[in-house]
Amino acid sequence: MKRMVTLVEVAQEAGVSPSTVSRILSGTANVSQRKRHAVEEAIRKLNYQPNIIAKGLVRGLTMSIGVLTQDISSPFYNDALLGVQEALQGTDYVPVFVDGHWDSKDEETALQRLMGRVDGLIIMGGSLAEDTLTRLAESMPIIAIGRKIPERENHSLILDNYWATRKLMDYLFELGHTRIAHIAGPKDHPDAIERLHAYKDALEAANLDQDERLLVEGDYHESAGLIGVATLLESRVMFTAIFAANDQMAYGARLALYRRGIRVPEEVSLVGFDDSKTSEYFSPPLTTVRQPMHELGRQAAEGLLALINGEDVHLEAPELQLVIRESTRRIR
Amino acid sequence: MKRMVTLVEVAQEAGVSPSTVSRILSGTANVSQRKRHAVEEAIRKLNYQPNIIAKGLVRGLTMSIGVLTQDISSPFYNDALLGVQEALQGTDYVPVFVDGHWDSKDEETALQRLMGRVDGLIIMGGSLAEDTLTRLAESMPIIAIGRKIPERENHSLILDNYWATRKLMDYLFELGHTRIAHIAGPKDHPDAIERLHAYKDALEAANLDQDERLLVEGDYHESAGLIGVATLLESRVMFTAIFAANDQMAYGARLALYRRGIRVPEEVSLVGFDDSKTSEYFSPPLTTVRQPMHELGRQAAEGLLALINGEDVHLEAPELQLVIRESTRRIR
DNA sequence: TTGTATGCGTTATCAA
DNA sequence: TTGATAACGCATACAA
Repeated sequence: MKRMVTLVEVAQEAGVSPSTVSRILSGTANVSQRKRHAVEEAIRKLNYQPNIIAKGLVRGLTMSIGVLTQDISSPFYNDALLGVQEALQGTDYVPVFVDGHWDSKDEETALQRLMGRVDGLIIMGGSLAEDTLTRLAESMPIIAIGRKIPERENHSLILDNYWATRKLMDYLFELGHTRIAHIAGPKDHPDAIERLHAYKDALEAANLDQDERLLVEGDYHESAGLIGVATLLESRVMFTAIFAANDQMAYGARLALYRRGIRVPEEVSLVGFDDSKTSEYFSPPLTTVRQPMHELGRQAAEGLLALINGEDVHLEAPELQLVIRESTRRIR
Repeated sequence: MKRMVTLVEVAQEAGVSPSTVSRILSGTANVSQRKRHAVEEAIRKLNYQPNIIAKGLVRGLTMSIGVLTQDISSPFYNDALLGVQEALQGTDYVPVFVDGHWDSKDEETALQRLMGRVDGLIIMGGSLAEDTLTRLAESMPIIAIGRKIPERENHSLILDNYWATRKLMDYLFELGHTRIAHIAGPKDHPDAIERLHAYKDALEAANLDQDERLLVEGDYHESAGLIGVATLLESRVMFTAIFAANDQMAYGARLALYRRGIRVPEEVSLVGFDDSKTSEYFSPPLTTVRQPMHELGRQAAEGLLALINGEDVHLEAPELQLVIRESTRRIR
């Protein structure tokens, strides 16, 4: 580890005082041309790099923002991380990612490691207690994606899973499907609950009776889709469409159908939720609900930067879009 | 932003000197039981959190490591990031991710933002100039994945793309394929070049003539697979297998075949490279070469921590494994 | 065993 | 316009 050149050394080299160098660097005050040149020359000569840590100490800023994600390897959250990166591009801020694994305990310890070293926080999903969130929001700027921060609704980006699911169901009804199976997400996951509710309400609104055998529970992973279809098939219940609570489970469902020679969409229509990156290139391309995670990540990061700068922010989440592709088909 | 409690305040509360508190926190010296209790009590009461920034300034450590990735949203690199996270779990270190977008210019500016705020660096792939890498390695501990650091081979994790591709080709030969198309990766990408070389060498070793029409170039994205197959089909060249230089392009190729009603693997065998997470649940599950990115990420992070601690590290990359699934089939 | 004083690299305050 | 000087929060050499 080579020692870094300091501001004081630059000042000595240029024959000025440290404060002058600092002023030039931050552009806060007027400096004579002569000294400015001398300093710039010295900076170049010594290859001086300002020490961000020291700057942070005196200014009370760390120039980094924390991002609490649930699964850094999930293609879904990932897209949001990319959006965060993008928003930070060109600023002096860097993102620090920590992973909560959908476990409130893990989330807390992860946040613990972030305390004191970030100027703000982006919380993506998770199961952190509401009062923890409130307490956190009192100590630093926070933007949440997919969660409401109590008394700070303007700092949350919440997507309407319920209505998107209703739209999705309506689309299946339009195609003539009445026997629609649902592979639900985890019972304790807010989004999954909303999607399940909307599924049930949609059936009710369409005057279709709810066949319990059409409902299986999953955990949002591919394997759950695989198992879900197996369960469905074993129960010998009739269905013409499957609504998986997320794309990953739809992939698993697709594979189970493929293995049994059941064609999609000819024999069974399949829909997911999320519009993961690969869904567009799935075979067949998957009909799903697009969650604009990339955009959300960008908005969150931009909002957070504004918040850190003391500006007023008023976030508004975009609407969820139904993406119709080739995995669904009109029933005959 | 609530003001944080400082060590000095804890000292006042406990009626001791700041140094005593510091000693207790770091456990560097003996302190009497009475004072220790008083201090611990004060810490709890004031809910004191040490300021990592200040600690970093005086100790010359930042307690964070930088990770230069090429595409944070790619499922491939992502898996490595997860491994990094895992290795850092339980330590006081947090990872700071920056994105190079496969562009050496972007990589440099990304690294620029990391300078001075990380204690070490993990470089994943990329096209950074060799001497930049060397210079970097002189200023701080560095571990590279998929790149050689000049004169620091022990700090690199390099996978043998060439031999893995040869194994893959041999497997296709075994199945009776002789007309094997290749959708290559970007011409300037080292891994892609190796895979292409191995493809050509394998054909030569098997005494098969190289039909130029069987070779198309892609950019590692799904769309390239789609276009690649279209090109192949238009040229009316005969082939029984397609080797895509990565899984993403294999997905695109699969879709193109699906759209034309060409069955995989019945009519065409398809292989990829990477073993992305979704490949296992692809329809049909994709035969590919497994790159243990997760493991590599973990090893890199563990190695870097050791390096930072002044230990000697000698990294050795695991072998690439051929993963045979259902997208390949014996030719008749 | 404990406390005082100093320094880490920078910005900010105050005189000059 | 410039330069001392004092913070920022912590660790540590040194003195007691």
